[in-house]
Amino acid sequence: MKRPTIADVARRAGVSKGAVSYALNGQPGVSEATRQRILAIATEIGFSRSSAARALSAATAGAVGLALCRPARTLGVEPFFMALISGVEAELSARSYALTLQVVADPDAEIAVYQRWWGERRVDGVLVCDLRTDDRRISALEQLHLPAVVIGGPGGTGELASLWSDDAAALTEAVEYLVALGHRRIARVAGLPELRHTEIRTDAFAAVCQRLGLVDAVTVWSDYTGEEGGRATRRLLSSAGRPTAVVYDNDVMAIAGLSVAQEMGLTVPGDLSIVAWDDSPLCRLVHPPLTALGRDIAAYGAHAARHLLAVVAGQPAGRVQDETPHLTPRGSTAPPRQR
Amino acid sequence: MKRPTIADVARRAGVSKGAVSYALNGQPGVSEATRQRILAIATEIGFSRSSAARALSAATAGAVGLALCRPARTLGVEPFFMALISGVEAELSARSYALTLQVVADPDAEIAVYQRWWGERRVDGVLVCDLRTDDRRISALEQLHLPAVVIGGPGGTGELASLWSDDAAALTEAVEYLVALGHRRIARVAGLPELRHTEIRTDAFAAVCQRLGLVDAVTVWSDYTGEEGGRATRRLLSSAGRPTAVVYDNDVMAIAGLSVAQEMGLTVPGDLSIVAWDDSPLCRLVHPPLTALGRDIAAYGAHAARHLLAVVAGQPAGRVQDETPHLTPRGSTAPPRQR
DNA sequence: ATGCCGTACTGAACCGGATAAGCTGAGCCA
DNA sequence: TGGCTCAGCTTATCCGGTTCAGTACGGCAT
Repeated sequence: MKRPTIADVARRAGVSKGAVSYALNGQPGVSEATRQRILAIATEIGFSRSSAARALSAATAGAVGLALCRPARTLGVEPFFMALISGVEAELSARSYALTLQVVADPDAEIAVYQRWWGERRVDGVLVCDLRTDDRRISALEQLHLPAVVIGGPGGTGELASLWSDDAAALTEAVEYLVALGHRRIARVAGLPELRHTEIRTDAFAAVCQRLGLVDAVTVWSDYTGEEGGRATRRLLSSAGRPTAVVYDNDVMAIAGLSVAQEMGLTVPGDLSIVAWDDSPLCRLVHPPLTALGRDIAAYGAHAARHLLAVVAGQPAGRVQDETPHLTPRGSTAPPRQR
Repeated sequence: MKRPTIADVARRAGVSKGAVSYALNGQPGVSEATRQRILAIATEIGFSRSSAARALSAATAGAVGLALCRPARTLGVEPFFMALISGVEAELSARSYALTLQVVADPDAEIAVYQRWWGERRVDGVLVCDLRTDDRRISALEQLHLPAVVIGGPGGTGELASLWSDDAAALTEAVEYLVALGHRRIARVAGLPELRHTEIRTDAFAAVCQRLGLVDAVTVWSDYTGEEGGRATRRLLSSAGRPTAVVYDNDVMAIAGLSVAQEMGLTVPGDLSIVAWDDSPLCRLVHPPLTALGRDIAAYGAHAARHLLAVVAGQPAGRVQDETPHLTPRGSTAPPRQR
């Protein structure tokens, strides 16, 4: 079963390959009548253009790359990436771009993947996730001149285009909400410290706690896994002067924290209020459902894809701000019980 | 910043393009000394072959496709797909194949994607997930002669290659385990009924319940979402003669079920035992941790990818069996409390 | 010296499109 | 009627590899 080529269409239509190409691309050079005839024949014999041939002569791959650099165990559990991917995908497939995915072990492997993709002309641009502090990938991408959109920031994105959301404002909102409920001893279970957004949230947390005079505020470090999130919670709740509220850097750790609290005989939200970051369906799965800082992650991905396609098309590499995560109060937060 | 081509390498090495091609591909036609010289120069100037040019002349895309056809909200939450993808990916990147991903709305859209991929020669083969009963995709792929490996079965995969695991045996093991604990009223919250593996599990459940004389066994239908899983559980636990144990078709529904049970004042495992399918980190996140039917999903994906590459290479389309999911008992199962 | 063979390479065709440059005939105006 | 323009095509070249059909040359047997 031979796949039809542009020459087959041309032969059936009684025109040259060039005419067919003009017709297919909506370019001037053929009459409207001929164009319609060619398009009809193309549809009839089930013709579609070889992506390879197109890529070769048009010097465009028709694909964008996404390299994910988290250990497999974190990757799978967090709904974040899958939601992001489906958003990216929706935008790309609407413009018939393909998404090429690669899971890598560390930033150096990721840089190697970028170099290979660039060398092979396999992608027209890439989306960069999980921005780090002093991220080597940024300068590597700048050197390659590979169009890229960094999902993260603000700051630390070099000359590259980026899409960021105001995590600092969101975290501030969450803390102010807890304080308004009457909490004074608030802890935060943070994600990996080398990630830029963790740093931003940490700074924001320190700032708002100082502003509101929360001297007992404490941040403990974790790695986004449920296991570590649970351990961190156990540590916090066992300490003297334990917090009455905890803010988690993702949903998975928040759920683990909830279950540790319940295991220790504490009631949520009576003894402990919990706020999760990344409002996924997981937060509504547990009892009580978790108050969360959320946003439309699929829309975030779609936005990033649109921005990347614009950069690929040669538009200036802007720093675009996306929606700020907002707080959705649910059953896991309440005024602290008097002790 | 111009990317070097094979002609640049040839010029520097003082040989023809053809010689460079032979050298790079490890084919006879150049002396060992020349080959080494060419390879050194290629490395030195950072040359890598354009995937497009290669695809065009070698008629191979160097990529495989994966179309995911679940509503975005299910996709994100279940760790299954991300784990599968990272397994697939590990295998593919080791052989420098790329993975092209597409999220689609329904089976017809998926067929359209396959047709487009085939027409554009964008992929060398595809992995097919979520096999359905009377799956239109199977015959569509057979007609296209697009190499494919169906992840699912046994049965219903037509002439296509497939990779399956013995869900029937796994489910039987779970039911026998619950019966050994003393349970007689066992319910099952099933996933989407149109999926082939749901059907297989349903048949196996009916068979084992009949064999063991469990007349009160009941299956209720759900859709893999936590919301529906919770609703189904609420229905089950409100009924007269409520079950003492429930087996869920995925981890997300099991967690939702756990939280419904706790909300209704039942203790797990005292009043209700819970078994989840798909043993993901989520199962260890909650309290009590869930007894689950699990397997190494990343390995499953890697296996599927290997099989697909073999089929792409022209090997016969075999039906390969993967590891059978096994039961990991945890805190959510115990003998039923006497009433 | 001649013929033959195999090795190591070269040159050119080809994959399937995009596109610049060239050609043709109809329509218009002077 | 001749010259000009321009729409509507065709032709040829290019993209960067792979591959097949030569070709040059050294070594060996006759």
